[in-house]
This record gives sequence, C-alpha cells and structure tokens, in this order.
Amino acid sequence: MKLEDEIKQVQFKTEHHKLMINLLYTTSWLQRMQSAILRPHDITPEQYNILRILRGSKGDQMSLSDISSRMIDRASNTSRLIDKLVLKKWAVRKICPTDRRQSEIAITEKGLEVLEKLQKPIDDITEQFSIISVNDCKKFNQALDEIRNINNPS
Amino acid sequence: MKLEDEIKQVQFKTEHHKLMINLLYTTSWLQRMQSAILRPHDITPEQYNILRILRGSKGDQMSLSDISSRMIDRASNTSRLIDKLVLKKWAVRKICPTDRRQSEIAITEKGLEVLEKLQKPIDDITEQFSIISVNDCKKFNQALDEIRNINNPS
DNA sequence: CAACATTAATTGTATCAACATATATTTGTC
DNA sequence: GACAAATATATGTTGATACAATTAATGTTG
Repeated sequence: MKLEDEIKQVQFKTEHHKLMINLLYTTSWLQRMQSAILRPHDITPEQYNILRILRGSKGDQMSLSDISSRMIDRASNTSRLIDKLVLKKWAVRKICPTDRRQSEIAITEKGLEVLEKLQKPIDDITEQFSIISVNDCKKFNQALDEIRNINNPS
Repeated sequence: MKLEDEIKQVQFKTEHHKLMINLLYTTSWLQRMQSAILRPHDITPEQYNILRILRGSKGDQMSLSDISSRMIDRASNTSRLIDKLVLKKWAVRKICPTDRRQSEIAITEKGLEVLEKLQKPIDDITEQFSIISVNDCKKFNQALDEIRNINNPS
C-alpha cells in the first residue's frame, strides 16, 4: 500500500519529505516483522544482532566495546543485553586476564544452534527486498550512506 | 561513511541484505537526530508526530483511533502519549457526546506554537535528503511501499 | 428488550532503553 | 612509585513500550 494511504496523509510536501517519513515507517514495520519472528524463540532483535556479531568473530573473544561498535542500534546498555545472553547460556563472559577491566565474550554451542534455527525465517525477510533490482539497491545504499555523512548528532 | 565501516562488517552477503541493515541503521541514526533536536523542548518524536497529526486535522476533533491509524510507529499506547500532551496543555481531550466511548482530541494554541518553533530545525533534517535526486527519491519511495506490501505481521 | 458481541479507550505489569553516575583497572607523568 | 587522567564496564534511576486484561458504551439479534 502507498505510504499516503497507510498513514492517511493526503499528500507530502516533497518526495524528499515522503522519503524520510517512509524510512521511519518502513523500518518500524521491518522491526515488527523481525520481532514477531524472534519473539517465540525468546530473543529480541538486539540480542539476535549481538549473537550474530559474536558468531562473526569466528571464535575469537570479543570485548564489550568491540560488540558495541558493531551494533545496529547504538548500544547504551550492551552490558545488560549480554547479561541476558549469558543467563540463557547462549554466550559466556569472563574477565580478560591481560586487562582485568575488559571482559571477553564468546558465543556458545547453544547460541550457535539458536542462530541456526533462526536463519531461515530471518532470511525470508531479506527475500522481500529482492523485488528491488541490484542496481537500484546499490544506488539506494549509497544514498543512505551519504545521508548519514552530513553530520552526526553528538 | 560506508555502512561496512560504521558497523565494521567486512562485507554483506548481497546488496539486498546490506540494504536491509542499512535501513535499520540509518533510521536509527535519523531517530537519534530527531530526538536530539526535540529533547531540549521536552517532546519526544512520537509526541511530536501526534501534534502534527492533530494540526493536520485543521481544527477537526480527532478520536484516539483516528490518531493511532496515522502514526508512524504503531501505537500501542497512544492513550498515555495523549495524557502527556494534555498535561503540557498542548492538547485537550473531551468525551465525544454522541459516542461516549470515544474521546475528542484537539491541539491547543500552545501546541501550535510548539510546532511552529520546531518547524525549522526539523526541516533541516529533511534537507539532508536533498542530495538525492527527485527521481531517485520517487524510485526509493515506490520500492519501500512495495516491500511493505508483501505481507504484514499480525 | 435482554443477552451477548463488538468497539473505544484505559490501565496493569513487566520489560526495555537512555542518560548519568559509579566502580574498577590501567596508563601516564612527575 | 604516588597520584591524576583515561579507559572499560556496570549500575541506579527514570521514563518509554508492548502486550494483555479491564472498563465502559454501543450494536446486534433472537
């Protein structure tokens, strides 16, 4: 459905303005899709994101700030998110012996299994993007990268 | 900066996959920008969104569900958001005389002033989108509308 | 028109997040 | 090596959010 109909807006001032609202709206929709898939498995999108980051490290230990810097949503409380993963035995945390301020976090076998199980349904969401041509995708990606470039909020 | 660098991902499986992550990431960034602008004025993005919706009704009273259906983030607690607007005297709520289940909500003069004051800085964000050509904008908007089309989460 | 279903909004509860602050450890400097 | 600065993480607090359950009013139907 067109955005105008979804949020019952008669018309947008400019295409640019519509694009901004459309990003906010579509992403909110996307997050709900993700949440709905993950919820039955007792995992939130950000917890899922962290698990994937941990898997991506190929067995290397990661510090909390390593993880934070790779997260999609800026991480204000990664610490407590890790707590939850540890509690569910999907990750382990131990103190780094060379720098006792740091912690070393790694995914467990059980955590890998959870990711395995979720692969397919999450991939299905990505599938929805295949209606866009690869070329347009590239263009779109580049545009988004540029928009963020202008300046960052403190 | 390219998304790959921002979240330190070596490479994405496909452009489509990158686009999905990019939408999540860029929108999160966009929301932080918005929040940062609104915060000093003691208003959250969703409260701001509701005020704009109320203004858009051109003085007509709106029911709570009217408002909900126009919101960007699906509204699970519009009721309490309105509470806050009423508390700040930016909106008034009264019971609809013909259907006493409904409430009639309207923006106040003071609410309009708040919007007025915020117009410029919020427009400045939209400005960032002007690096995209109108044609590409249209294309992206259409693409986003289509992606949401496939199916909706319950 | 009584009983039940539906609708509109509100509230309870538990979880989550943001921001600021605190704690613990290490690094740098005199 | 003592002391201040910097770093890494954790926590306190407050406010937002989701989901479910509740309340109140209106529609519907036999």
